Amino acid sequence: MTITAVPADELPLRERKKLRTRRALVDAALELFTERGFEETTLDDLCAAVEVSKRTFFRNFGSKEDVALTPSQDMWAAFLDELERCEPGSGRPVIELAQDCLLVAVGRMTGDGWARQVRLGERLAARIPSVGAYGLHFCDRTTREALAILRRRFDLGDADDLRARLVLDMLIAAWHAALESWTSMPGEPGAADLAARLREAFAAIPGCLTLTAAPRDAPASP
Amino acid sequence: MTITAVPADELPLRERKKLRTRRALVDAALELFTERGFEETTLDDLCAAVEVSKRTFFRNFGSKEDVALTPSQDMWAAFLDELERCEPGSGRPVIELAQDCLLVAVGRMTGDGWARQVRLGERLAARIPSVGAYGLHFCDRTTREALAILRRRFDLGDADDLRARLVLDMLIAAWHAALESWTSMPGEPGAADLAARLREAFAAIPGCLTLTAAPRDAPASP
DNA sequence: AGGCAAATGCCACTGAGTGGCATAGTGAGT
DNA sequence: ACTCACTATGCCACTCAGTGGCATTTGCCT
Repeated sequence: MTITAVPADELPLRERKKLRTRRALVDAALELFTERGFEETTLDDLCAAVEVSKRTFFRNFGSKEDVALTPSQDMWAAFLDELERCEPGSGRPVIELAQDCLLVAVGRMTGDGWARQVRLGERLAARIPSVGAYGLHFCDRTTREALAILRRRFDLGDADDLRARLVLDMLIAAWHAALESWTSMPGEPGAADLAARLREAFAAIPGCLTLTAAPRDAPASP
Repeated sequence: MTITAVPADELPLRERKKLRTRRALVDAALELFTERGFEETTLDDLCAAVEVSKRTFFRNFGSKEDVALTPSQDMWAAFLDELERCEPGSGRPVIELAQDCLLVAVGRMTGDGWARQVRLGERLAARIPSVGAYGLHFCDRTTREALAILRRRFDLGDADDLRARLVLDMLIAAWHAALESWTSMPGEPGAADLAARLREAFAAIPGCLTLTAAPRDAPASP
């Protein structure tokens, strides 16, 4: 399912073959979209480059946008997986629990080109509206799944208590902030750099509620 | 520009005509999408119903998804407008400032069918992935514009300080939470009900950072 | 009245995404 | 080794969103 998972040479031949074409499609797609442009690259171009029929492409990916964000989506799958297995310290805030799971998920992304491909994908998301929209929608779905997992495993109060949902949305907000500064870093930052940015963003959450707006040309708030 | 603004009979005839077709397209679109289904309604159907060419549709709206969320987008335009004119009390948290602007913007939506059309649009966003994705992307763009306005008008600290961005994302999170419970309310709730839900969501923000996850079948956190 | 600019309609076209059906390669049972 | 079932794939035709170009109308201004 996830292309960054270990190839697991134990897998049946058929599965390995399918994974190979999946991987080839992602690689070629990110390369072509980045070099030649997203709109300028047709699916026929992509399929020709990988020597695969368009029908096969759509059996592996839901849309043209989907393939560009596959590496990011793999990380979110790991995040949900982590949520399923994590153990809450007693009295531990949910936000910390979720932050830990996200950091572990990022740490699990040890694939070779993962960081580079995520950066390429997110840059596309920033420039191409349809890709950005797809990414946001995927994040939203994942958030809902995460909430469902947490509610199933733990007692988070009434279902109409908005706090649990808000917590996860804050996590996502921090994620996006961290991701954006990470993708614009010079050089070739890796997963560890992303984790560092994430920690910074998490640290900024509590203080943001008290941020004040000083009129321009006046001393900033303490 | 916005279809919910007062008709302003003083407008040049040409503008009034354009507004009429815009309004007719939105009305017909929401009706058709809701009754017959989004995918099942082609743009040709819609244009035939309004007796307008497809070319004209695309001069008024950017996409099929766009027309469904026009009423919501009008509110966000009012929000940005409000951000431009608001005055910050000294030492007032940015989050409160933004919350007030959002409530004022909702209060400004006095058009007849506004609440109903927003509900129809958001229900489509919840059911149809492409509509949901478009809505999220629009929200994201609006958030960035709001941040730019605030940074231009007020001193919010360094540009790489993430707090200002996180504040706005929290506002959006509260908005979505409120909107969702509002759209699923029984009866025909109006803008005032939405404002009430918004206030509830705003109130839930501070407490969510301390929400704890109790193991199932154990007493909930205090 | 007459001319300008904007809005519209019509037409042809590209490209994403889907359904149906025939085929080939794979895994399992004998 | 042989066969049977399964699944992925390729190919073909199709729908529909969205775009560009050009001729035509329509409100607007002098």
